[in-house]
Amino acid sequence: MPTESTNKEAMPARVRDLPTWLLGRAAAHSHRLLAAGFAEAGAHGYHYRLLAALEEFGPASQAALGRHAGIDRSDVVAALNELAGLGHIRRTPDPTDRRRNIVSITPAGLRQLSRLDGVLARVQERVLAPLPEADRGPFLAALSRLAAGQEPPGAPGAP
Amino acid sequence: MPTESTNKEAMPARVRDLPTWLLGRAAAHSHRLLAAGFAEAGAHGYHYRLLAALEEFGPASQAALGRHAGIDRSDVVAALNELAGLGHIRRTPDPTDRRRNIVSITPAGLRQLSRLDGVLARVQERVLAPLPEADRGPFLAALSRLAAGQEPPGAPGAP
DNA sequence: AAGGTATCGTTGGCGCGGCCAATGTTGGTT
DNA sequence: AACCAACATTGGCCGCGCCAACGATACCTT
Repeated sequence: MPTESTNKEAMPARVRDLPTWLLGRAAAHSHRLLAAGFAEAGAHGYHYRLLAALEEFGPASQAALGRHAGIDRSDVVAALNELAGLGHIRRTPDPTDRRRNIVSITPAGLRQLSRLDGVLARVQERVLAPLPEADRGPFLAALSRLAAGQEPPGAPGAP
Repeated sequence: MPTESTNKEAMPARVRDLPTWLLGRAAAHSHRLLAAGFAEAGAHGYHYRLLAALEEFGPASQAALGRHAGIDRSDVVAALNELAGLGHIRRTPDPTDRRRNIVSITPAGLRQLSRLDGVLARVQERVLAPLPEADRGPFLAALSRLAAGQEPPGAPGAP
């Protein structure tokens, strides 16, 4: 595994300790591990999200699926094509609405999903490894707040 | 500003709370703010990193610059072209090594850099806004460890 | 002195993840 | 009947991170 970007030769101080920089680096690192794990299982990030959404919410139209997985309609098409090619999902025309495809997960898809679940779990552990158990809860809680981009006190937003 | 990806319609539980997912989301959010801020100033991420490295380490060859900024040689070329077009940097042939260009930051580049510093500072504040002051230190410390991908106890690495 | 090796700048390409716009079809409202 | 909204699909764009190859130049051996 070559990838190790940031050839340590001292980043500018202005950048090195920026929260946004650290966030980016940490995310990049976790993404690398994730991608590597998925690649071994012959999957991509979108695949897992789609399979997970299918398993959890049951068969759905592509649009609904995209909404659940946070993936753009157009990207859903491509990913589903790949998943269909692998036999992990099936597209069925919706009899009640001819605009829609009903997408459902196949047994093979379910097997792949649980394989990926395993990969995922292992990666989570590796990513959090640098953190002592005790620190993880608070860290993840903080991370959630950042991820939501919400403000705790009086938040000025869209009234 | 349209971009708001994840149209909240419930992510799969399998994904929603994954550390890697939260990391990705938080980083994406911060990246969006960053990109927006930079865009207003007519800059890209690479531009800031390069200007910062130049200001901090002084004139350098493109290769060295790339190493300091964590940017691939080839991407340095493109970014420097843009910066040169804006008059923010200057390329001078190195008299002692004709393979090299000596890249230096111009007064205009310095002005741009401090403008971007302002943008950066504001973005940091917005990103951390959801976190009460007291939580930020520990959070950032944890984030640093994750970013480094280091393990705290006995770390197996390159002896 | 000559040869091989390493570095430098540059070009061109790839991948992932996230977006947007346009098209043709179909459904629901009015 | 006319309109507008939602659907699947195509095709394109961007940022960021990589990698391979090239010709030119420098450095280090033998």
